[in-house]
Amino acid sequence: MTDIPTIVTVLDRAGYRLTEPRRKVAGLISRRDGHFSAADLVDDARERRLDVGRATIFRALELFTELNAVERVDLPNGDHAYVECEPVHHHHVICSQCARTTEVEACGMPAVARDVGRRTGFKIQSHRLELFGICPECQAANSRHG
Amino acid sequence: MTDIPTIVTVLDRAGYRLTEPRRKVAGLISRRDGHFSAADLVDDARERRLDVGRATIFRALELFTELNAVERVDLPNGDHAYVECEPVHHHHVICSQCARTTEVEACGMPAVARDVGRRTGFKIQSHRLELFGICPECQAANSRHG
DNA sequence: CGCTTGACGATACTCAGTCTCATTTGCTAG
DNA sequence: CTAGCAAATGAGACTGAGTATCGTCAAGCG
Repeated sequence: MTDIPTIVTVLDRAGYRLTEPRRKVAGLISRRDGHFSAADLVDDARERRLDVGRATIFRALELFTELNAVERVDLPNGDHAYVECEPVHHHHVICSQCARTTEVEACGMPAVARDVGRRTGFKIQSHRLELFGICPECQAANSRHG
Repeated sequence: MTDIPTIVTVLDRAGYRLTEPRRKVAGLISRRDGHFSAADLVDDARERRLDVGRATIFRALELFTELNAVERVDLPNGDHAYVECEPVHHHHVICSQCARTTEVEACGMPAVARDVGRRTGFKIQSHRLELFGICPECQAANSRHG
């Protein structure tokens, strides 16, 4: 839901070339709402006859991920997916019905991490937190004709 | 680190056949210390000439996961791995140096989930939390000759 | 405008995980 | 103890994600 300029700007600022294929991939991502896989983008590209190579899409995703314009998440079923996001530490709430995602800072986490560190003796370096549930829109839709 | 009987008992109680291949896979898992992948078990089996088919190992892992004798985790690099564990809700702390894992109940999580639910309007159903860090043993080893 | 180098696309490849199907084996009933 | 059946196995084909290679192309600089 961020617009293309965001990703493009990040690319530019990091000193990478603003190539046509990269703009196209950025465009495809910005049209997306929830999480998506590399395969989704490949399909999108083919559908819209964008003529972007498969490898290029993977490379773009890898680059965007590195630049924090996009983030990899792991779905409950184990599949990999990506979500567009702001380049600050945060977590995602993922709707298991429509795949829409929201970012939250989850400010309670540092306390949890600290607590776990104290109890286990581990020096906690990082964590991965993903929350799954039903978004407000789907809840409303469900109660209307559920 | 749990012993073979644990997994075998769980199998039995759930009404599944106690076959030789399943015992072997359970044995391989119990010999493992940290997280492991299906490929690791395949290698172990070949090394020890256990004669267990690849498909069987995948099937056994799937079954054990379903019975909560084992859990799937996602490593920071996106790889899939499994850890043996107790069948109650909990989370894993994973040593990024030696792969050893510890279980914690992470009792602060419900509060975080509730808070996130309130702020985003999502009805939170489940979450995935994995913590990565350095375990006490590795910390000690590092400071000795680091 | 022309050069240099990073990026591209086609394609071959690898590897995890799944599926199929003929064979085997755990279990149970007799 | 044995027979028989369904569940499970193993070999190997298959799929699909992701990676590597390499000749060609074009972004961006001077």
